[in-house]
Amino acid sequence: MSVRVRFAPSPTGQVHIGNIRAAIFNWLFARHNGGQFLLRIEDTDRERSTPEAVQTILRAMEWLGITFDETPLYQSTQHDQHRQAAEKLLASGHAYKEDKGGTGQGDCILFRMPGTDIGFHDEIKGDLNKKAEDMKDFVIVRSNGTPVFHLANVVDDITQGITHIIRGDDHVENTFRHVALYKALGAPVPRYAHLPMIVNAQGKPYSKRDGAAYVGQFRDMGYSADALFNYLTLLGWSPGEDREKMTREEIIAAFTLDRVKSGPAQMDIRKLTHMNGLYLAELPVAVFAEEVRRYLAKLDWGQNLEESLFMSVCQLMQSRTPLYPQCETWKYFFVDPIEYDEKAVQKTLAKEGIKPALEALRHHLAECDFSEPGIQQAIRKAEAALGSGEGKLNQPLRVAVTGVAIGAGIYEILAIMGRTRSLARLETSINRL
RNA sequence: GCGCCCAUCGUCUAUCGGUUAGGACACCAGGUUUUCAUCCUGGUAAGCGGGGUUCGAUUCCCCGUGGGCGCGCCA
Repeated sequence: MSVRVRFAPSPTGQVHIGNIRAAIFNWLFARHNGGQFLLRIEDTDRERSTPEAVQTILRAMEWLGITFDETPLYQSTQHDQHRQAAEKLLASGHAYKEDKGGTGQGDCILFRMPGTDIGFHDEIKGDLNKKAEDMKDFVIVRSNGTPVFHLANVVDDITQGITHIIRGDDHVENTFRHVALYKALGAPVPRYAHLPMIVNAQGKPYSKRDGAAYVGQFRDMGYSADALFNYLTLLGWSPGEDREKMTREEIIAAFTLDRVKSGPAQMDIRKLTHMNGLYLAELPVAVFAEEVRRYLAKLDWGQNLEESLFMSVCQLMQSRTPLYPQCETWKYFFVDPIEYDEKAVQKTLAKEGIKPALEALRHHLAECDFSEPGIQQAIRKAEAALGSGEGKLNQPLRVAVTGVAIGAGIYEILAIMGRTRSLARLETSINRL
């Protein structure tokens, strides 16, 4: 039988990182087994479900490249099925009506637990069992006629022909009830796999209070979809070799449920960031540049930049950019006058003898061809003329023309910025001393 | 309280009875013609405790301990 799995989110807000990981694992399982991955929108909570939230889910999945195989099923269209299932259970004696009180609306429908122990095999946790006396009957249809999660979820999984249910392990307790429901409905019980939770440093479920918790936030922060996908995959699963950065194809090929860990995993944003840097570094420059442009466009100085300069800067800075928003620090490449970092100035420029040194630098730089080796040579000449050690003028020059003490190689920076701009800035800095 | 689940470096993990317990992030030191980052090299760092089973346990079993989840006319 062909594998059919699903992702069944409620459209009630942002897409939580734990939910999308469940989606990823389902998707991986389907792709590895050549099966189908379906999307079901559980929008029966009319109060909280919104069309915007549906779009958010769709966008998050598209961004991450989690493709689904059939038209999404909206749970709200399945009311008749739910009703019929409830009637069937009522007729067969598996369910009964009762006024549990509390709502004042009359009878609700409860499912009658079979009175026997229930067990199932979990692909991740192994054999799980529950004694009859530890389970009680539960409501499947509210007194207002609407189906409860357990009923709707199981009925929809039956109509969609779901063969494997892969979800968070906060659902294990529900599974005993769901298994009973399947049997009462005369449907084959699917295979189950319960994923460990993603937790915070305190071991509690990871939430928005612990940092970025929603897919959209990670995107805004400058993480690439591939990096996030790859990282999330490694939370609770490993290929069993010392491999971490893998292509999607490699992950699909290696993914099996028996390699999923059963204990909770803690999110480490630093490792994600490191991985993101690896992904950004290997991007074609054009792709990297396009994404950088999106972030720069939000800045007051970030639009209408000179194209060839922009591309050169992207090329230069790509390998040292773990997160897109860091392109904010590239301002000095494009904007005059530069902003001086006072700490850097104090450390490198506010010193005895720096002014004549910079003047010598200016002289030799003005005579060179402004190629990288030419610039390097000019600096060495200035140093030799002053009797100072090799490389001693690199940092003062850097601060003089960029205003900051950190960045790419100074020869490359000068070459990219060009003669006119570089010398003008040097001049300005000399006059400030 | 009852039930279920979980337990290897700070973190993510490998190990399917025999290993100097490996890798990655982070951290520390050094190197890459003296910045920052990438990169390279090296280093610090782990089997929760107690019983068994076994020639031999991180690995299998039991009991503790710690943590998580569940016990709704929420999903």
